Amino acid sequence: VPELPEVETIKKGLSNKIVGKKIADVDIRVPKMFMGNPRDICGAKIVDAKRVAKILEIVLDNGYSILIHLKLTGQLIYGARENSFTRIVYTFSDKTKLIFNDLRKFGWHKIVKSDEVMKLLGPDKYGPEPGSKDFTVEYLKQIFSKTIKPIKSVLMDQVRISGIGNIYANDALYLAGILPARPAKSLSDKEISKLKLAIEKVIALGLKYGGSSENTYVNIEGKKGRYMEITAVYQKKKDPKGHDIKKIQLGGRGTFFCSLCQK
DNA sequence: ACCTAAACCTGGGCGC
DNA sequence: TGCGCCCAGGTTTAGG
Repeated sequence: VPELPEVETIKKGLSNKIVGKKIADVDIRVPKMFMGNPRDICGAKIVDAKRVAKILEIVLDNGYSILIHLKLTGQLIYGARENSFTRIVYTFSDKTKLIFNDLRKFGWHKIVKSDEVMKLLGPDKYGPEPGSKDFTVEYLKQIFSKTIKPIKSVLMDQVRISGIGNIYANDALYLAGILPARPAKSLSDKEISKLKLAIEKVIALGLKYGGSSENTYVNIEGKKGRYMEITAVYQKKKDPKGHDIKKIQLGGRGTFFCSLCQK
């Protein structure tokens, strides 16, 4: 599933492949997945590719931006052949194409005015992301102390912290030795420091390995990431030490942990 | 105001 | 072999 490392990998791919190109046509196969008037972007040139949390922003030279959320099964592939899951196709003036595939049709594209993006995706909607200057131990202490929700749910709450989904939340908690169901309030200062480092480590590893493709994620060239080759617990039966991994439901999501390594 | 559950979708895997 | 049920999880919305 696309989380910070996966979406960031695609953002880099967009920067390399489509910045500088002019949009000639947009073919929308599933209308509900595309919000806005395609005429507002046809003829415009792409000047930048950005990312806020798990959302991509393609900045155009006419004052508009295209926001894209991949949700669970979205794929953005440049120069690929279409398949039965192709939902939206961008054709550029040089006849090359950017294909959006999405098996489950949860993803969306939305045309917005570029100067309204900060309002839509501002800090009040998306908290600091791992690696940013505001992602500090002090900040984590502050948000954790206010809730008894399971720590895993807090890590995945985009309002408090942005970019973390199920894969990296499970792995970070394993590395930090903290049980996913622990009330956020119950974490000691030492555990919070350890968890911060663990989060930054798994996100960095995700980026290094080009994301996780346990499901449908692929990069801009249609190639899979390799993070799941090194994932600690997510969708595993055994942890790196050979211990059995338990699976429970937390906040309606599959949650993986080792009861020996995590307290 | 708070939290939980359901909804959005579809293919793959599993059980019978 | 085949049918049908259940599961996967980011985010929003509805309900309690």
